[in-house]
Amino acid sequence: MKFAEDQALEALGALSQQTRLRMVRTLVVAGPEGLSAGAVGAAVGASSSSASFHLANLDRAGLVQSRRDARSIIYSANYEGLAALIEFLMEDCCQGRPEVCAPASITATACCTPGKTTAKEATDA
Amino acid sequence: MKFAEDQALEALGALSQQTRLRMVRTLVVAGPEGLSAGAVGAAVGASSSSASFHLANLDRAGLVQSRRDARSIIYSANYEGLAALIEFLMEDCCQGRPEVCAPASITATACCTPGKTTAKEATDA
DNA sequence: TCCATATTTCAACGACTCTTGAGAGATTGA
DNA sequence: TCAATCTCTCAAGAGTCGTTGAAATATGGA
Repeated sequence: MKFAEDQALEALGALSQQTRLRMVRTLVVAGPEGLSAGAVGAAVGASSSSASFHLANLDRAGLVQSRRDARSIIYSANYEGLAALIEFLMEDCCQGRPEVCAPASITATACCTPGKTTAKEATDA
Repeated sequence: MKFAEDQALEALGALSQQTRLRMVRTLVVAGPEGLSAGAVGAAVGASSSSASFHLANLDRAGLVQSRRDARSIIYSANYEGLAALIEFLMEDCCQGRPEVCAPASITATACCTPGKTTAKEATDA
């Protein structure tokens, strides 16, 4: 999955709002099982109407996805979309200049390579 | 350099606008020498007033920086800020889940691993 | 079927954003 | 100093965004 400029703009716009950024964080922590719309709203302190509005925005932007489970709509992070956004920023803004990607590379490696240095240790070093 | 939530929100908001995203891309490609405000505006098709507005926004967000050179104001990409934004997204959205960081890690490594020649370095050499 | 629960949709409102064009401020060279 | 160049600032206007509360829709259980 790869973001075109339009999709990246929509994703960036979606994340540039406090409530939505916190929703994404909440859903990433919640994992693939996800959380109901109500639970997400409660976690970030949004009314049901507001939660619905913001979750729809994140859905449109490809950063979360939803499925129905009985009376609830379960939202979960769209890891592909999140990864696509980060990749877009790296390719778009890095443009062969290690100044941008190198620190990101350290963070990514530290975060995702089991047994290797953690992000904290890497920055401390 | 590390972004707090507020700074990340401002940076994301700054990048979520077509003209500004293109300005950043233009300035990253231009390199540390930068480009005059007029040149950036011309590159993205913005009037002088519009260019000034958007460049000020990017400056506030910590994604570009400026210096005066004779009659011109030279803008250049703030690599620290760009890196900080990508790192924020990785730490914030990755949260120990390799689904997000792993693809980013690959991109970052491909782009920036020392010893590998990037497109830019090849043309510069 | 009827009711309770969970979520979405809608309209209205204020706040913010982007664009435009006019004008002001800074710098340079004649 | 004067004029030219480059950029920024300001005000007005159209458009978009986020919040609120009420109403509509969908599901499950009594």
